[in-house]
Amino acid sequence: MSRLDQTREVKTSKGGQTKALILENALEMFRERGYEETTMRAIAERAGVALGNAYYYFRSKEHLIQAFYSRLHEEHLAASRPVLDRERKFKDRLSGVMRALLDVIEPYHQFSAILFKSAADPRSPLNPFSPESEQTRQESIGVFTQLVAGSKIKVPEDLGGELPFLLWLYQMGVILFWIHDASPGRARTRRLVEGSVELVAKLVTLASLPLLRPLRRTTLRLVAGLREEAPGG
Amino acid sequence: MSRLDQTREVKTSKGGQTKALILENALEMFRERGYEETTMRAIAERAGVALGNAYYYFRSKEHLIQAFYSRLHEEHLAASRPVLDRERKFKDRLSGVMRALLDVIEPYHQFSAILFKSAADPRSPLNPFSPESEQTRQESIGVFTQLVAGSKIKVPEDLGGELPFLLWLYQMGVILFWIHDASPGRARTRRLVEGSVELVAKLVTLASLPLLRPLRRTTLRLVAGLREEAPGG
DNA sequence: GTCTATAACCGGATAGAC
DNA sequence: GTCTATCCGGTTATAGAC
Repeated sequence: MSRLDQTREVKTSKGGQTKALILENALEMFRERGYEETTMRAIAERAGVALGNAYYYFRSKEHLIQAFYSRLHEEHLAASRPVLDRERKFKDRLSGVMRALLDVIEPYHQFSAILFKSAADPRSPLNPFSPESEQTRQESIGVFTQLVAGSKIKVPEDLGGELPFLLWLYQMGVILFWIHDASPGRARTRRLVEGSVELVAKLVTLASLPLLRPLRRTTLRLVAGLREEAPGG
Repeated sequence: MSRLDQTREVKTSKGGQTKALILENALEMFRERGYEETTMRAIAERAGVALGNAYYYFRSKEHLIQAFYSRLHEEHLAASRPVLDRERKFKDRLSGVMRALLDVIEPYHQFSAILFKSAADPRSPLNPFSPESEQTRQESIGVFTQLVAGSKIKVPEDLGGELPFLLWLYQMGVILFWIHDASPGRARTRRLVEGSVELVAKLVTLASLPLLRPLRRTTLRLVAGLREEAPGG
């Protein structure tokens, strides 16, 4: 059995140490020089292992990203914790979680371009709709489940079920914008978040209006279909 | 001056013929075997030219895609023409244009995954927000400008200016779904289009309600910012 | 100045010895 | 579990033909 199969390897075993060593060096180099500029040979060399050995632990260069991806999620969750514990207003919770996201991903801006490039490929294990991403995706959506559950906002029952998924989609959209945002400190994305959080909160409120009930139901039926129908959804 | 600089090369000149020859063979092979599986060497061989020659006409393998991309747009425009000439109802026009899109891109489904993978990279010339894509993007949005202009729908003036762009964004979302859609004949995407066209039409109508005016203005201000702020937008 | 052909280079990935 | 040797394909350099 190769180390590839062991998802949560203990870092004290020989293999676990080597794997961690390779990953750390890879992530550092990605951040320093970017993804394309960092060769597998250079990673192996810096980690003091042979090229083939790096491939023993990581099936491909892309798989190094997957490790990075799940680490990002953990950091985001941690950074969101204080907000989710403290705030009760839906808008403040959403705003806090989105800000936490931007803070966490900022150091990886240039690198992340590649990350999400791979993510756009349906055949890539990194694609957020792929079966391989199932776990991470559920965990990501979980943040928004907590966000909604712990807020004071009143949401129609049918919408409540889909809302975390919808907010996750919203987050994906923000990330897409962020990737293309070259402004210093990602100022534009931050402005987008300020404005759009406001809007999302308003929309959720409006969605309760009896007048808009038919529209809401149509929309939700569509979203439910979309969700089920997405491969791996 | 190399052939690379001549965007609209006459196909009767020697070079133009060679360029077209390479492109045709490349696209055929992409369709038959997919992108990754088609090597530049194989393309050159099939076209009866040397490898280096293919690179003389196309700066990189990705640039072959760009040529494909703009051809797709032309086909889409042509396929939309009858609908835009015949229909007057906004919903029917949108529905027709979207169906035309799905028809046109269907033969390239597996190949297009790669296309949009590249497109997701901010540094790629293929990315729809890049300066290099300016022309194609404007032409794509132009379809929706025509769509709106030729319809009977009444739209508030402020919304009217942004609507073509918003519809283009909607189209991009549909394409994203389509890429991940493995159902036969892209049945799921077709269902998504049926449902979402309805929804979009309803939203545009609702947007005129005086009650929703503040929401509309906030949204439009946000969208206008987003548009200006997108690199290359 | 326009075009073609051949021979590398480089880096991701794999095979197989130890 | 780690290494060395090698493959493979995108890309580039270069030499020269028309």
